Amino acid sequence: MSVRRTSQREIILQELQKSRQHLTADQLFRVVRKKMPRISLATVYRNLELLSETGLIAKLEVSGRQRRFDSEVVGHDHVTCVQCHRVENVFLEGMKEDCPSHGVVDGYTIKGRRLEFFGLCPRCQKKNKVPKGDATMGCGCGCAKKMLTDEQKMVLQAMADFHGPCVAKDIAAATGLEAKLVTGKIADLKKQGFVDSPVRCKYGITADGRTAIKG
Amino acid sequence: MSVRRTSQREIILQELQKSRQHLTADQLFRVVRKKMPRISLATVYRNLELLSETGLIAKLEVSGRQRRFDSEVVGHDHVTCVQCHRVENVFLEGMKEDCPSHGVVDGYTIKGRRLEFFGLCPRCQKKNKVPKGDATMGCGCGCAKKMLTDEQKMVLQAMADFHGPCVAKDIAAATGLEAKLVTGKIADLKKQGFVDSPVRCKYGITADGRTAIKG
DNA sequence: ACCTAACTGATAACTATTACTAAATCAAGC
DNA sequence: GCTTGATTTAGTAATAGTTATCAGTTAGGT
Ligand SMILES: [Mn+2]
Ligand SMILES: [Mn+2]
Ligand SMILES: [Zn+2]
Ligand SMILES: [Zn+2]
Repeated sequence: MSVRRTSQREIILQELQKSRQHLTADQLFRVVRKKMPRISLATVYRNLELLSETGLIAKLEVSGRQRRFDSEVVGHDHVTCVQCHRVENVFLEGMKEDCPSHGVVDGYTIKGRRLEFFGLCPRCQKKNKVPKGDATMGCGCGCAKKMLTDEQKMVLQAMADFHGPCVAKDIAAATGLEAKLVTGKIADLKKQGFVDSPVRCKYGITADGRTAIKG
Repeated sequence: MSVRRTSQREIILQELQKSRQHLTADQLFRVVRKKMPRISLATVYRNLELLSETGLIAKLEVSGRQRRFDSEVVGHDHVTCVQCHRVENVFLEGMKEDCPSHGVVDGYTIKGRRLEFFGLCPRCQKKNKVPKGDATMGCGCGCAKKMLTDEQKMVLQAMADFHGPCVAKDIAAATGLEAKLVTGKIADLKKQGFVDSPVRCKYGITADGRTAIKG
């Protein structure tokens, strides 16, 4: 029998193709769950693996800790924005000879290559030029900015009151919230650009964050 | 005060430079521990991070799940052997223009690039040509082949008796060994090429494996 | 309709890395 | 040389992402 056709597999492939992006398993899970609320994250992983084995999609090893998946399987390269971490396609012409994906390099029989560029995407370049003001509008990089919950506001406020970088437990102490919960909130706020981490383990409120709690 | 000079840091840097390889934190930990048995893995991680921040070494993001570190910091690229996973340097001439590490690509301001080739190293090419026979000699890729322990032999034998791919608990049942221990043994044997995994979760003995238990 | 290998959701386990803590250590200033 | 305090350490817990396991479900060939 080998490979079966299941509704889970179909939706996973369909949604990855529809997105036209380079999604992580987790991101795709969140998308697929809207259509199929009882699907498991393990199923998403299992099928992404299987689909890439059969060549319908491509596993993408880009920098960062999360693997991404690509519905575009013909050979191309990628560029990662160092600020918003968006991954986009790069099609380089006339590079095949100079930067070969097959052939021999230093005695190795080359079967493939991976080329990844790092830089600032046009959106982030533009955003960095905006001196101040409508920071709450977001970075324009597709990361939809949601309303802040009361707890998120509490965390941000505590961070604003705290002068200098602080660790999660400082915020837990200041807000009275559970430390574990605070860690999660900080991660969310960091994704939204309201918090950054100047040093590992230490967090601080950003200009965007200050604007957000003022409004 | 900022950065201090500690014996741990010195040895870590020294051993990475001496190795002239692209070691993982764990590999380096094992090397360093020979000179400083009480050092902690966390210390190795911390110092590799710090040394790469100060520019004395380079963090290397190659494929595979483990990060590697490079004592060679001047710009160069890498080639990974798909069989033995060895990482070696590649210095490509005349590529800087065609395959730029700075400049503009599709509107992005490029700050860097990563180029990684995949292929078979000369050692593995040679090994693959050997038709049969001295498979127990190893792949010659530096992964020293050790003697098999009695438990490892038990696992291999059980796998040989078991026709077709089996899961870890099949082996546990057949050998009477603890399932957890069996999982570990299988992982080891797989690294040594005596076991492979045709399907996820399922394992089978390889030709090399059969030779190993005959001897 | 029946059968069974393939698949699923749920959850545990695993691996690589990072965070935390109390104790130890380095080096600047006396 | 001694004091002092910021850094660093060993040990360990916690985390994130992924993979393994398992009991029950389903696709699809007969
Ligand atoms: Mn792509
Ligand atoms: Mn190198
Ligand atoms: Zn961006
Ligand atoms: Zn090799």
